[in-house]
Amino acid sequence: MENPREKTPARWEGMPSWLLGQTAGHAHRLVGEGFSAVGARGYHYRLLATLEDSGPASQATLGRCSGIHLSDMVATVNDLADGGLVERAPDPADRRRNIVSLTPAGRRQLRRLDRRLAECQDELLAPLSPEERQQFTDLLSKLLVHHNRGTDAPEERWS
Amino acid sequence: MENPREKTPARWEGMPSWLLGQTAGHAHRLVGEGFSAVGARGYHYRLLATLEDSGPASQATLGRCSGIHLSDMVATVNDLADGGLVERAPDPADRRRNIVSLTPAGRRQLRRLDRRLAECQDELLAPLSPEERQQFTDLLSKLLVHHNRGTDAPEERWS
DNA sequence: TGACTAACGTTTGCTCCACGAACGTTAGCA
DNA sequence: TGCTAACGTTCGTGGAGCAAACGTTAGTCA
Repeated sequence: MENPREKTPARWEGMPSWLLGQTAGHAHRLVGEGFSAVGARGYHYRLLATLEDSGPASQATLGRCSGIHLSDMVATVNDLADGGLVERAPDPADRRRNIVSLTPAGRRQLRRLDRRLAECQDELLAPLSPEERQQFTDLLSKLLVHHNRGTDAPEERWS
Repeated sequence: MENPREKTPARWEGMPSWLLGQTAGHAHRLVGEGFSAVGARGYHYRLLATLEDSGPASQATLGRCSGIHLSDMVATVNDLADGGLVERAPDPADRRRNIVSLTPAGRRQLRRLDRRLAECQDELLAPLSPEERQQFTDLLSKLLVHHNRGTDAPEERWS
């Protein structure tokens, strides 16, 4: 993700935002490699996991639960349906909707991906002690909660 | 960067790789907004900063110093040259090279971007105490050093 | 009943960042 | 004199995230 550097350490390399981006890049690469070794990608995992957690649902609902944009949801469901990991059936009660559900093969794939993902977390945090790992996730959570104020699900006033 | 979530907290939301990616997304957004408010982007800042730190240089050298791919360097120099922030002059000693150098306007723009960037760091780390900020960057650095082994600049055996 | 509104699924396209392949030009070396 | 390698440039790829538009379908209200 990065080219060979000549000697001078660039001035931005100490910035938290840069460290964060670089480290996230490594994490993304690790997870991506782990997933693609089983023929999947991030969206696939998120959709499969959401399906197992929430049960069959329409694409729009799945998008809201998984944070996958509707535009991307279409392709994701297509991919998984092509592989027989997921089924797309018209909702008899509402012909606008497609009900997407997990197949046994999809559930097995999800098991594999869960395992891979756990391995990747370990590889990602390899240089940290258990205490440091806890600190790290705590700090990240704190930041994330802060920056998700008002952006995540601002509407609790529905009617 | 994220859609409204329905109630169920997804199973991947506690994973360090996810927290990292989300937080990095926020950081990226913050910095991107800060930069674009002054009509710049990440590559622009990196090139300007590299020019101030290393002095005028060929595009290839700048690419190596800043981690910007040569392909993207072309467009970046074009952008900045169009705005008069940078000058591209043929190297009289080597007609393959373009010597890129910073103009006074470019230096002023760099000042602005430096200021913006510092503000963004502060906004990013807002919920953390000074000690926590130090912990955070230390942990990130540790992870980054670890994952950059062998990828960053493996060649010290140049002749 | 009819009309309006809103949700759904889909397609298309855009942004940013990061790479790879190819090609013409130019230096440097044997 | 050639060969090799570096340089700059163009074109194209990819993932992740998002926005706009459009046809279809449901629900609601006059």
